[in-house]
Amino acid sequence: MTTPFVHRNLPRLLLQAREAVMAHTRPGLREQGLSDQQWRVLRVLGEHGEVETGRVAREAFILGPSLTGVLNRMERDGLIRRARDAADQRRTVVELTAKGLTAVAKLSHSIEAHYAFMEESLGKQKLTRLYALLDDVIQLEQPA
Amino acid sequence: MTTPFVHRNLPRLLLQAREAVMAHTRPGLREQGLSDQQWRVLRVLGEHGEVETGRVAREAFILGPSLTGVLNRMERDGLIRRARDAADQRRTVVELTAKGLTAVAKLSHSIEAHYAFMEESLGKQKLTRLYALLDDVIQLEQPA
DNA sequence: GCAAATCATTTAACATATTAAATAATTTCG
DNA sequence: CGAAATTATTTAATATGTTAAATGATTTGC
Repeated sequence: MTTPFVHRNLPRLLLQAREAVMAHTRPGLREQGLSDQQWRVLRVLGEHGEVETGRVAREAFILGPSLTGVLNRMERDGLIRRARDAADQRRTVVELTAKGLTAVAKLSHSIEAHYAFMEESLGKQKLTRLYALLDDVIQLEQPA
Repeated sequence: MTTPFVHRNLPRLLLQAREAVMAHTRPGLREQGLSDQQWRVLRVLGEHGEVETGRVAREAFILGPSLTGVLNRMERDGLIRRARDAADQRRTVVELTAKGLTAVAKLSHSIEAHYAFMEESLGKQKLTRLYALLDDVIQLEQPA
């Protein structure tokens, strides 16, 4: 009763690797009362300042409808501020509050430390090669 | 207002790569009325026959409480059968129905075809190297 | 200029994720 | 043997994911 799967399970491997990395980061996030998704949003805002929600969704890899709820709770918790875009009233722009900024600063340190650890234990080269291969896989499917 | 992120975002890269691969598979799943999670369960059962839910959870990478609901819906849809383990009444064992088996058979073909495509376009070596690097990352954190 | 098409976001309905606590069966040990 | 500790799963509560449809604002074309 075996089925014809002759290859490794790539999506599962990617999921598992992601979980392995996040296992390191998650405790720190939870200490700050953050979900994975909220952290992804914080990080995008930390990198770019004021951003339209559409871009947040793209860069944080969160679908629009999910993002609505995530931002509601982040606003409720005082991490972000929302406002309509003056130029195009269809758009909503988001930005960090002081509290959100503090959270990003705190966490970015320990995350960078984790990369340092991975570079040492795995090797900087391997990590670079992994990035490149992942880029390749991503490019493979994307319609330009 | 830039933040101190000097490395690539590895969890995001892994997520993105996974999405890229699944973008190929998902339409086929949805045609069969399957969610990503249901497919992971089906695949585990296809590989191992009758399996306890604990093992399903581990291998399909679904947490226990989520799995309860997933299995409920799969049972409702006639894809699986559940029963108490005779030897240990704490355990529940799950197995495919004929309908579930058919779904696995149908999808496994197109998925294997996708691997063939990736091996050709990306290169078999690169794919093998990617598997190895992902294994390394996973090993890195796992407590044995 | 204004109706139709387009674009950005939200609402709605259901499925899944996460954490803690509860339930139920089994094992361990005094 | 029987109470306590352990193991397997489910329930509960809240957050997030997914898809389709609705809402609101902007642009296009006539």
